[in-house]
Parts: sequence; C-alpha cells; structure tokens
Amino acid sequence: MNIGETAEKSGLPAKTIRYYEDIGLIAPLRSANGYRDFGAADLHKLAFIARARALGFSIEDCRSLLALYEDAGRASADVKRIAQEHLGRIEEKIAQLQSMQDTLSDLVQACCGDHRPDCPILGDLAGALTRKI
Amino acid sequence: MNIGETAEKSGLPAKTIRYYEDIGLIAPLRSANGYRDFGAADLHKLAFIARARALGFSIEDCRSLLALYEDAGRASADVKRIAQEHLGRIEEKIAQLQSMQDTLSDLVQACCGDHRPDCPILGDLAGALTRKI
DNA sequence: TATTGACCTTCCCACGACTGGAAGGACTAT
DNA sequence: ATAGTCCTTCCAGTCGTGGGAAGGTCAATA
Repeated sequence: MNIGETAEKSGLPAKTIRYYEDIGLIAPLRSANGYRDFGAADLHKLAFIARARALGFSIEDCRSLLALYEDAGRASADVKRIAQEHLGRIEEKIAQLQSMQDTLSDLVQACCGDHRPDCPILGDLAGALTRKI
Repeated sequence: MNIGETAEKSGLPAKTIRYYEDIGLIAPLRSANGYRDFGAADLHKLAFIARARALGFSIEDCRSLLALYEDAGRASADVKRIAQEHLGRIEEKIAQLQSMQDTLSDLVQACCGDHRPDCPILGDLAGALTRKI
C-alpha cells in the first residue's frame, strides 16, 4: 500500500506519516522503486497513534503507549499512569483557560462596544502595572 | 532603566523583552554604551502586553490592542471584537479539552491499573481503525 | 591599577508537531 | 511521446520563547 492510500485510510496527512517514520514511530517497508510500502500492521499503528493524538497525548506518550501495546507482558498500571498524568495536564489546562474565560467574559460584558473610546478591557490591561499584574 | 530592572518590574524575562523589540512591539531608546534604555512608557507597554498574554491573547492581538490603546479616537467596539473572538477561541479550546477529559477519565476509571496486561485504554486506542476513529 | 563579577550586546540553535514548497524520479493513460 | 499524478528527499517556516556562546561595559574591590 502506498502512502497516499495509507493516508486516506488512517486519516493522517502523508506528510505526517513521513514525519512519524522520521522519528521512528513506524518503519514501513520499501518497494523496489523506493516507495514506502505499508502493511496492515503499519496502518493499525497509525490509527492507534491518530486516536491517541486526538485524545491529546504527546508524541512521546504515543511512543510509550505503542510500546506497551506491543508488549504482551505489560502491566496495565503503566498505561494507566501515562493516561492519568496526561489527564492531570488536561485538567490543569482547562482550569487555566476557564480562569481566562471568566475574566474575559466579565470584561467583554462590561464593554459597551460602541463608537466611543472608553473601554474596561483596555482599562484592565493598562492597569496591569499599577496592580503589579 | 536597563533591561534587567525592566524585566523585574514588568515580570517579563529579558529574553522576551528583546524579542518584543525584535518584532516591533516596543522601541526603547539606546544609551551611549548601546544598552537599551527603557522609560516609563515602555514599562507601561510591557505590563500591558504581559497582562494581555496572561489572558491568552496572541502577540498579534496584543499588537492590535496596544494600537487601539494608544489611539485616543478608537471605538470600544474594535476592542470588544478582538476580545470576543479570542473568547470564542478559548471556549472552543475548553470544549475540545473537556471532550478529551471526558473520554480519558472514563478510560482511566475503567482500567484497573495492576500487574495484568488487560487494559481498556489500549483497547480504545487499538480499536481506532475498526471504529474508523 | 588590575581584576573580578555582574550586567549588557548580538547571534544562532532548540523546542513540538507538523506544514509548505522545491526539485526531481516513477508510474499510468492516452 | 507526453501529460498528469504519484512518489521521493531536503530545506525552511510556524509560535513564543529559552539556552547558551562570544564578547563588550560597568561598579566595586584588592
């Protein structure tokens, strides 16, 4: 299977698949003409990675998860730990964003948004120094 | 005021301040010895930017907001629009992360995390192709 | 006066995870 | 033979810094 077909079936851009080979996540065979030749196992791996990426796992997490997936003697605790750490980072990020959202939605509400220059949003930003941020 | 003092007062690393000069956000004077010489207005701008960055605005948003801040004839509608667009992106990002969080916390809960290899987390990732992701 | 040590300068490289594009070879259909 | 599509490699760019090298400047001390 050439890279084009593989890209279509895995849902990943061909560029991304080449990149994954570069960094050693996958290792497709090569045809006589130099083209990459993907097998079912490669496609499976790519779909695995795509799903993990969609859940926000980093490439290095993906590498670890793939290794665990292929290790029949793994302990599920190792997988769970990676997922829990990732979940923690996600929760942290959500909290950060919600804090921004809270402040911003207050400011946006307070701004009448007309032709006049007075604006509590700019007021907040400009007051940063006085408030020591 | 040298860059070190400015960094301390603005809460921004000196590296970051130099970068902001590079991309034209600020334009401090230079002393005879070649050192940057920051005035009160520069410090004010930097604090403004730091606050905007803390609220998640992109550098380009910061550039626009600074320009509006310095334009006495601005319309608050222009500021509000930038803030609202940014707020929209934040809400989108939060929704994405929450969707990941939902899935991941379910999976983590379902994984008993012991010495055995069976793991619903890996099961989910591996099933990506079958489910067409 | 000489010499530390702290500060400043510019420059280039690295990060994460791709993405775009150029230059050129391979294959298929007309 | 030619056109068009696919494939290859390689290089550069993204965003907002952070790290570090090589070298100039300044204030304080021996």
